[in-house]
Amino acid sequence: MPRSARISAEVLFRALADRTRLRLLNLMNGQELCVCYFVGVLSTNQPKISRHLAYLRRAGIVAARKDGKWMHYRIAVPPNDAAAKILKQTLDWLAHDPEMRHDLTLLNKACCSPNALVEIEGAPPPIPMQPLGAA
Amino acid sequence: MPRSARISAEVLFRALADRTRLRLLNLMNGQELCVCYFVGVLSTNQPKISRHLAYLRRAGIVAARKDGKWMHYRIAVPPNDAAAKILKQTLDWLAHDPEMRHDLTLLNKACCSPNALVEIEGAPPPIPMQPLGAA
DNA sequence: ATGTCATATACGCATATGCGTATGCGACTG
DNA sequence: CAGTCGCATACGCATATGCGTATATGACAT
Repeated sequence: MPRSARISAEVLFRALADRTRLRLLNLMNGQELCVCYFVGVLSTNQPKISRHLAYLRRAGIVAARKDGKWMHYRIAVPPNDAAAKILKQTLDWLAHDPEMRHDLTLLNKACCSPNALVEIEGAPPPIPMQPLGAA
Repeated sequence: MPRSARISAEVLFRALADRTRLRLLNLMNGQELCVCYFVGVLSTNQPKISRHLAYLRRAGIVAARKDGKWMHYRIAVPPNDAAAKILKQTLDWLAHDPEMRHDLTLLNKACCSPNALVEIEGAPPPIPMQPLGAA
């Protein structure tokens, strides 16, 4: 029994058909993050982020882990190879997009620089993961 | 100057995020077809087909050719490799879907069987093409 | 217990999407 | 040149989607 059901093409593509969700996936490529990082990097309101993360989770391409008051989100590799391959290639594609690269730069600053984003003071740091797409 | 502009991830995924459009793309994988074939195989109304074909065309993943009163549609390989790769893998994926296979069976019957679909009597036959996905 | 923090969800709104029906339009036919 | 054929588009409608604001929930701190 697979941990999650096969993902249909329509469900996958609908999940990928939104810029905000693509940005979230790009940030999760290589690390598990809690919500406040997404809010900080995309500099938007928190409910918007939570809604899109919930969407990705329902679609089956993102998984969540509770940790005290924090929720950590990570990419969940789809059980069907076709969907997994497309997701991987999508992440590779995004890695060439300037805005996506900039998002990753901001994420890096948020963790490591002396002047971290205000939103994430005291938040648990990102947890590195095996990236699905290009690191 | 490229024949068509690069396709953005959102535009591509939005185009792929609809079952009807996926069925149309699947039918075009390997041949150029005129509208009446799509109408016959999907057994739906013609404006619905035309609208979805126009959508795919605007998205840049389908091209059209006028031939008298007929319009022939075919898959247009996106100029950016990332988009082309995803489109190809999508077509490969669809080739495993039962409904998609059934559609191709119907298309084959429509052309070759003695009892062709009524919709396509007198229509120009499909024109074989190099398939982008699995043939 | 009370407050605060991180996150999720409810709500109302504006816009987008997909659909069927009706109609427009160019191309061929008699 | 009137009719028909293949296709595209306009229109009205129902539903879906994404958004910001407000509020609920659950965990931790005091």
